[in-house]
Amino acid sequence: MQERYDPAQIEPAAQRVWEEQGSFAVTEDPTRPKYYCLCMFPYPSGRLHMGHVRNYTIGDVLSRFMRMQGHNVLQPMGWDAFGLPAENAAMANGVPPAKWTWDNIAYMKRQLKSLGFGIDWAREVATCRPDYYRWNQWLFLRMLERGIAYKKTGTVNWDPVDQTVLANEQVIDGRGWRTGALVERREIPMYYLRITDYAEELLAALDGLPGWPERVRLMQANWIGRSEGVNLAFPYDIDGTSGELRVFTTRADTIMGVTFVAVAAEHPLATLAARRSERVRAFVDECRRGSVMEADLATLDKQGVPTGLFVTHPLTGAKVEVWVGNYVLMGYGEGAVMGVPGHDERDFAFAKKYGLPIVQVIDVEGQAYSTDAWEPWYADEGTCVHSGPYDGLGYQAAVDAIAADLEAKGLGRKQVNWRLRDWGISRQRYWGCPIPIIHCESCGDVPVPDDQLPVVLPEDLVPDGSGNPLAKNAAFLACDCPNCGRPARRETDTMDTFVDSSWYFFRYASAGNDGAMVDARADYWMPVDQYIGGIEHAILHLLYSRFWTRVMRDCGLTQVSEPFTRLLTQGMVLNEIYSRKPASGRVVYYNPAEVEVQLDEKGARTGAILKADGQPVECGGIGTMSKSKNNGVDPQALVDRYGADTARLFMMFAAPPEQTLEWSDEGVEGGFRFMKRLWRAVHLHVSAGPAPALDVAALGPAQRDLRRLAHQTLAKVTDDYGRRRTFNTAIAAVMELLNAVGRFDDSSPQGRAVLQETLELTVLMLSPVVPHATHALWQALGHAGAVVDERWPEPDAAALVQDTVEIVVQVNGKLRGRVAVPAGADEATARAAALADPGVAKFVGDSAIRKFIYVPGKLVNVVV
RNA sequence: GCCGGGAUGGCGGAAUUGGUAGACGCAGUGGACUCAAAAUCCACCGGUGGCGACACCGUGCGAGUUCGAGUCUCGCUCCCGGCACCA
Repeated sequence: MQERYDPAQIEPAAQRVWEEQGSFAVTEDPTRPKYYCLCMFPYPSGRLHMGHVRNYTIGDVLSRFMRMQGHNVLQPMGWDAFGLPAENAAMANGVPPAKWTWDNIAYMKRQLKSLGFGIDWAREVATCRPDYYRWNQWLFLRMLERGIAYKKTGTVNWDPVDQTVLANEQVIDGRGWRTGALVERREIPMYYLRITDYAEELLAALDGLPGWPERVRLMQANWIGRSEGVNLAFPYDIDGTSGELRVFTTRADTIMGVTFVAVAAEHPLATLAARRSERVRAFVDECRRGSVMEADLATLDKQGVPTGLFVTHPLTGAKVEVWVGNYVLMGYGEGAVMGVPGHDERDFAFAKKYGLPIVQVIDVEGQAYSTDAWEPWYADEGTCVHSGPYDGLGYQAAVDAIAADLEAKGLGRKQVNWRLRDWGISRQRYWGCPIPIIHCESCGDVPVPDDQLPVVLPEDLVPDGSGNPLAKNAAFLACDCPNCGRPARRETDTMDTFVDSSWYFFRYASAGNDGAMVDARADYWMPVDQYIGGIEHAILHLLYSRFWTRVMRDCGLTQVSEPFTRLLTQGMVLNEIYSRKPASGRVVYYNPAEVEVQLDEKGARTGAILKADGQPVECGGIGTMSKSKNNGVDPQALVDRYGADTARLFMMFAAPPEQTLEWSDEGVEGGFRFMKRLWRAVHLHVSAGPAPALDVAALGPAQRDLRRLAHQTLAKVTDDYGRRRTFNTAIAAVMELLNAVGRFDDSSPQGRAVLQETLELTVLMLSPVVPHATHALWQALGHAGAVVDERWPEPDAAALVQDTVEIVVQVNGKLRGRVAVPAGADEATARAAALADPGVAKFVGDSAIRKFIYVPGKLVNVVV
């Protein structure tokens, strides 16, 4: 065995062995329990970032642990290869998105291999390949047939200068990112998927996902947003045209307090009013400014204009004026709301601003109501007042009575409403999966027949920022109508990239099948047993995947409804942000590697200077690693310097997987030190020759202590990996064990036997985290086989037995002493031992003992 | 604005079911080894008071429940993630 720990030599050697023996190539084996461990596939942005390293290390640790526990483990990898950054890179460098993407994939694949992840590369998927995205197109056509896919108008960000649709990300402070032009909202036709048809099931099934974090289930439930209320109509007759303005409300009990109604700028009544009033028209135009982002809309200053149009209150028959409000969203409910300023905070502010009447119609326990200022309780449920026939009714009784009266008049009914909206999948972009539709002048929108799939995306175009290059590409556009055979035009919109990522986990399990989207292999592997990925995907990606899987189920492609049995949402990787703001011009960000931190004599931070010029820089706190803040750390530099094992170890040790992780160069250094200590400990042991066989009955106290600690550690590490998924505490426990090994100075035959067992357990326990070093160490400890093929050991119950335990003694809840008692001592024994302790006696004194609490094996509390 | 989460020494974190606050690691300080440095090893390492034994205080802020609260309840503050076209 080599004396020096040399990752540059042992890591490629271990990887070669795995490669040669095909360690991670798996087949469907019905005789073993399967374990499908899936990590969210990366967007091929160029290089791996620390978030990837963290994600895939967590997955690899679990995969290797489950494999050692006897499971048939599938750990695949692929590329979420369509998307906006490839188009941006194309605009910047003039390289076609396809070439840029494939170059990135090649580089990042090498990086993944150098990190030693146990991936079955034979199942690799790239969503930009026609043999993948043809099945997007195929299932889309099935959805069209079933009415799940349909066409309607939707709202997009429009850059009036570039004449192009912008992604939300490309809108900065309401302006186009390239042109700086004020963005407008524009209505265009788009394809939608009826995810709302599945809302009820998607919500109810959350209860059947105990392996998901509670917070993710809550976020999904709130996103789907089931609410029970009343859908009601305000009839109108305007210029001889009669109609009904429909609104949905969860607070029908406040209907007698309605003093106005507000509609969205895109609402038909707003359009009608705009034709009659210059002021309304100007306001409606004004509302078109800005982006479609919900966060922008929700923080807008609430504004409105009266339309001069009136509708009739469905119960009182009173005239109610229609307003146009910039805070009413057309895509939401009916695009109109009833205004009850007495009991809705937003309506209250709106009424105050525009001098609309405010009426109290709900009373909460006789509290004094005043229209001068809003009080939070105004929005509470209570008893109806000033509400005519409904006076005195509570919330539910009032809603029931009002719904019944509305129904009798044919002007309303109870309704369940969903916050969830249908999924718009059309994108006016080049680098995506073409939507398989042909537009024919005589036949309309015609689906591409199955035998003409895939509609292949040309890979040699270079976008220039002025719209979708497909729309200017004659070769792509030209086609014949499948229906009538006459020349027609191909659809140029591509699909949302969330479509690509909604089912890739099925494809890993049906890799290479050119005849079908999925096959029987997917029945073996699905559902995914453990899914791992960033918390930022907690809603959209996971919800779309749950929806898409159900559509596949309803098309007879799978029996599975829920794609992911267990979910681990990993936290983000953060780093310090350093910057300078010159007197004039923009903030300049400096990478932490260029900055030297200054400390006081206690090690506390006092400031930071730029290494290059020695002048101070500002510490701008901490944030996710990003290009814009120039605070990224390149994992490749780390692997080159310390090796993959140290990178993996630090990632797992620095924080529990669900928490954000703060980057620390010094912490990495510490991880490397631990690797060297581990290596040295094994080297020291094996250089004294083979150890004799262990004779458990012949061990002395110190030998028994080390053996007990080793098996205690094994029990803890097994629980931490398997149940708690807290890899940081597992590693800390092994560090403690190795510290004990360092203190264990015993070269007797049985001392060496205990040490051999302890080091073997240490190597096995660490092998999921640092597989390369442990591969070499396992062989150094005298084993011919590879550690990757070893079984996970079980703690020896006999080694764990302890004769006496130390318990803590509190007096009035404060720690006053510790006493040793026999394991399993009863309360009387513990009490006698506790009161006999001089430190305890001092605080008990002559006082009467009012209460005595005994937690066996842990503590006693004497209350005096 | 709405939904979800978080806050513990100089720093990352530990405390698993309400039961020893600060495991493990980093940084720092002192020492050993060395011509010297690196590497390695040993010791100390929340605050205040005390020669010391020890005592008191201490888990973002303010209340509460309990024999006992970092952990539970209520009310705040700040930070992070998501908000439907970034992935």
